[in-house]
Amino acid sequence: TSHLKKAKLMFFYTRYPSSHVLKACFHDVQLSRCVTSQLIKWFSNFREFYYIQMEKFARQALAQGVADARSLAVERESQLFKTLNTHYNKANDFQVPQRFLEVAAITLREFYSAISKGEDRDPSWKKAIYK
DNA sequence: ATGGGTCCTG
DNA sequence: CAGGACCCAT
Repeated sequence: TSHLKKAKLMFFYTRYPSSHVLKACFHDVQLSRCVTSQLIKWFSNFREFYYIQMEKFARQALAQGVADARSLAVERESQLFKTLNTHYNKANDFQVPQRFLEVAAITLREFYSAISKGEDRDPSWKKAIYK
């Protein structure tokens, strides 16, 4: 549906929209509890994909011997961005805000440093990065 | 008791 | 993405 597409584009701005924010953004729809929880679920799924990619590319950068996290950036031409873009903006008919690239770079660096420090041995090491 | 989250599956 | 099990906070 178009709501899914709208939600995905919204993800470029907020990773953890509260139910209130969702209510506001979808005020046109009669959000039943079921639909609301569905939207919540969508964002949970969006985050999963997002963080999985982040971890994947962070490990990849580490394996490729990237000196330090500061050199990690997320450009529109980068593979990471392309992967995320095709997932949330398949039609590619939306101008992804620059802010998203900055946020993505930040989380990518957080994964990178956490992994390089061996913090990924802690079962709940991702919790510090999430949110 | 409910609702938001994660993790794992299909 | 949807379902379900399970955790945590309200």
